[in-house]
Amino acid sequence: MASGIAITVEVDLITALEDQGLRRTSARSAVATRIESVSEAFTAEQLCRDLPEVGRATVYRTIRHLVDAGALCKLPILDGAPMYSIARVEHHHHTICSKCGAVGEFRHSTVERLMRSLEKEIDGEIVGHRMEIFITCNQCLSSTNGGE
Amino acid sequence: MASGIAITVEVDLITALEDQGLRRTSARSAVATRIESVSEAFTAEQLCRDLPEVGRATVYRTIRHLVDAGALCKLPILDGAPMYSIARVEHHHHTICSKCGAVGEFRHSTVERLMRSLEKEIDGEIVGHRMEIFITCNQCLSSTNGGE
DNA sequence: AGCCTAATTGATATCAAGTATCAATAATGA
DNA sequence: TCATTATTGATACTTGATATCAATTAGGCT
Repeated sequence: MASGIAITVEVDLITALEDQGLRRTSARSAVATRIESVSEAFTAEQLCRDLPEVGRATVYRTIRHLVDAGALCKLPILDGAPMYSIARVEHHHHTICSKCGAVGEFRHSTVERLMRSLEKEIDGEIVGHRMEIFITCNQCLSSTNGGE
Repeated sequence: MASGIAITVEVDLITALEDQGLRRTSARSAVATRIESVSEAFTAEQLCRDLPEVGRATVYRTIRHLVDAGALCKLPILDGAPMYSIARVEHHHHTICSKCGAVGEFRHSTVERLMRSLEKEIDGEIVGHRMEIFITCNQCLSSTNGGE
């Protein structure tokens, strides 16, 4: 387990910030550590609540830096504040549980192939794409069976 | 042209509202007519600006009703207010020009097939999906050539 | 036509998310 | 250590959107 070559993509947020030429400060470390410790996707406001010792402005700024650095992905939610999740996989898409809001990541080569085939019928040049799949996650499925 | 069977999907927003059991009022008619006359996607604030004679609350409420009725689709924008566009095609996806913001619609069977194949590797039950393709539209492409 | 009732409106207040300001503070390099 | 520059965070503000509620309007009924 701890031996051999680990190609784990260690998501090191504070390093991602330093790579952007930003200083390592206690506020940024606190934000980075907190994000790394929550496994779920989160909103900016949640993070502010979790880190009352860090100013709101700094939390928002740090999130923005991390998104700019590509270390976090911002995903717009239909109703409400955008959520953020650590970008573990280079290019990926999201699953969002419409009951509990849990966010997952997946990757599928068909999506990329699809883009190429769409290039013909789209009136312009494709520069990117985004895809979200709305699900009822297994947890919510199992807690809703029986009744209703 | 005006003869024969026309299966044109006439997007009639005021009718969509009435189908929801809502009354036909002058405010709602104004909103519906305006939306039908703008061919582009729009934001709620734009609509408010275009219809100063209709109260903000009513504009927002009417938009919400139309989304509930399935006559409008709301698409979340990464930075800024969500945009709305008339749902002309039953199920479709959007192209968004990242320069000018123009929104288009498209449909592709591969997307639907893809959903079915993803069902296996996703941890839950798929209840919906959303896909946006970011493009540089032909207009923006042609106005940017030559320089920079 | 006129009346009744429930739906609708819209001015206003309020809320929530996010950004701008800027003096005080902290990090880095010489 | 000092000087310089980045960073912080309290505060005010902006923007998008919703809640309130008295005044108005639509639609059914007679």
